[in-house]
Amino acid sequence: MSSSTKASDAKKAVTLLDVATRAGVDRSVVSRVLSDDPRLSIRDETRARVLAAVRELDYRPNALARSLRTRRADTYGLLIPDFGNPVYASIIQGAEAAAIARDCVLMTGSVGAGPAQAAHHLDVIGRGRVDGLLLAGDHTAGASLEELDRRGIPWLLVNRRLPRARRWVVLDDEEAAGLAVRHLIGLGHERIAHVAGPRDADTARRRMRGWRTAMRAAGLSTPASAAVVSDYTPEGGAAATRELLTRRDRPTAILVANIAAAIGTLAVCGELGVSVPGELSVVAVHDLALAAFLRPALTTVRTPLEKLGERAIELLASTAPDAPIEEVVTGSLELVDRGSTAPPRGAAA
Amino acid sequence: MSSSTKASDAKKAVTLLDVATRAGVDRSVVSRVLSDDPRLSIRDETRARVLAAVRELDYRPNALARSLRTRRADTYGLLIPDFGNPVYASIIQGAEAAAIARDCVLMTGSVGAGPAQAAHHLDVIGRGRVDGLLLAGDHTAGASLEELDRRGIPWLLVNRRLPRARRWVVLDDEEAAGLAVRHLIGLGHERIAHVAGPRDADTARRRMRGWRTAMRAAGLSTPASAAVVSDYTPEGGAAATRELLTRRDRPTAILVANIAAAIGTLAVCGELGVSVPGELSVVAVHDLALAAFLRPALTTVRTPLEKLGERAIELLASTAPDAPIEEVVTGSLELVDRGSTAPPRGAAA
DNA sequence: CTGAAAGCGCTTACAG
DNA sequence: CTGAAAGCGCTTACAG
Repeated sequence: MSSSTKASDAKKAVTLLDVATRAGVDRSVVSRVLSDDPRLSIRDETRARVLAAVRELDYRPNALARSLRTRRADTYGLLIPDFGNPVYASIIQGAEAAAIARDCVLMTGSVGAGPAQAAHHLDVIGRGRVDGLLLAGDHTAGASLEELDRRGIPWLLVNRRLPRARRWVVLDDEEAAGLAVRHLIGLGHERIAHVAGPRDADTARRRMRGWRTAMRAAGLSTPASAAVVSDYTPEGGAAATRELLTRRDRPTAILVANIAAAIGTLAVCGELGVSVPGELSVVAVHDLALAAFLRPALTTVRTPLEKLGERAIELLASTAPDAPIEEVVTGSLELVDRGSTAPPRGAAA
Repeated sequence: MSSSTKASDAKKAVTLLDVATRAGVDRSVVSRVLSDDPRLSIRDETRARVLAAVRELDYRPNALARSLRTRRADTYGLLIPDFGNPVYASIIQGAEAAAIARDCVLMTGSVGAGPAQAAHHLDVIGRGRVDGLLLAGDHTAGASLEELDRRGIPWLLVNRRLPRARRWVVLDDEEAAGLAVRHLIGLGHERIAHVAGPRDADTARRRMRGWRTAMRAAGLSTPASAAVVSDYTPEGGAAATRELLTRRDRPTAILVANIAAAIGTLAVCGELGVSVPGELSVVAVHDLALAAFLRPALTTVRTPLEKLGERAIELLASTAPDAPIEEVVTGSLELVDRGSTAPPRGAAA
């Protein structure tokens, strides 16, 4: 296995010249055969010889040399807040698949460990290693965008928008929230509270709007006190839920803006002895396999996160660097009813 | 922002020649100044001129050109089963930090989407893009190792061993399991079952051994029926737990080999009305923030997963490609008692 | 139908 | 103290 015949035999990679020599042609011929150059006319016999040599030597073109010459790295970058966040895991998977489909490579970095780590990623990216960069989530300091523009590196915001940056792709967060609210209204709820996302998060604003719009469409009120800000963590969801449940006019249902926060909501309900869904219905945005194993199993709105990642790569790869991109990935929203929602107590059957 | 002055001005990157011209020296001088070449003697004044030009032009050396010349990609690869698995999320974070500390880049790919995706990653890696490859988890078909050896690419197994591959770094899985078992024994349990990992998983075997060894050390028996195989998912943990709980000689405690599986264990207990920890104590290997928000909050053994990722990069970077590496990352194991474990019912206080 | 040459942007041994 | 040259492994316009 790892025991080579000699410690000294650092394997030299097979090069174009090796293949050419073996096939008895020039390097340029091998290159053009492999890239299917349409302007190359070559005898079938010669081509066969070339391909045989390629196969026999198991030749792979050196990606670095090729990139240096073609000025394309065939690599895309993806910056995320944190690998531990399952929402971004799905986005990565979609982006990875799309990159592979284009014969490219995806380089994913996280900035969770702080600004030094973010700076490192930005620095690396300035060295010609990527053809474009996806910026997913709420970590993108404005400065980076200017720097990327200065260096001529195309970028695209994913799952967030910025007023001054007209290149983004997002989910239909408003509709996702609306779908959840209409489900609750359909069950007979009227006092539907909202555990919202962070104040500066674009997704949070859009889900909040979806909640408000759906409520108003049904003639229900959305007092400021019915929405409590939280971050997208169990801790945050727990604190926000605790606040909602200690109010006088307790809601009969809660829309939680994010599934991680909803885990905190369920925990607090258990702790306070509030039965779900008996006394309180709970529904969250984003679906995870985990949701089926919470107690009670959590009703969610499934969102096309993988599709978001895929689409982001496609847009980045196929659009001029200075063209505006403002796309909402639609469809595929689905309410997954797992039993944490039910008609409010005392509702007419 | 993304609106350039002209659509046509594809930004040309600043090159070594640009800097040299501006500073009035040769390219090679700039290169040696930037790399702190000790064999370069240069007038302070000239050096200052060079550095000024670098700064004014905001020059970054092209990583591809440098790598082509130096034959080092300054990049490490990491292959994981699945981005959705939080255990691997921690490993990635550790590896990313260690790579950055060495001024390198980490390229992480998953093979979850099937053999075609694995093949793509292997193919890419054969093209000179990485200086070494970490293979984390149970997806590494034997064939890849031979192929990597043939191409002279150093590799290292992470969180798994293979009999014929003497290059691996793992956690102290045996001790982690033992720690959990001794905690349960200390509480007074004697019938301690084990929801084990998959039969072919190396981590599963070692945790199983840790369970068995700790039991025997306390004079307790470990009949085959006390261990049920499961995969590392809530579904698997649920099925295995269901099986254990329907037996005649029901255990009073369960050690679950993996925290994801333990989520399934808790769900089944809730469903069957088995009170935790009243009737059954549950403890799992690996810790996640989530554990504090399960009902009941889950007692776990915290493992140094980030350290595992860090150490893997260090070993890969600093060890000869054909030297054996057999390292167990020790220390940092800690029992996190959150209340899903308690003395067995009827135990002497 | 195929070959020779230039050049992508670096680094490094060698000259002067 | 600094410059000129070679070369890493490719691709591509040009020659013949």
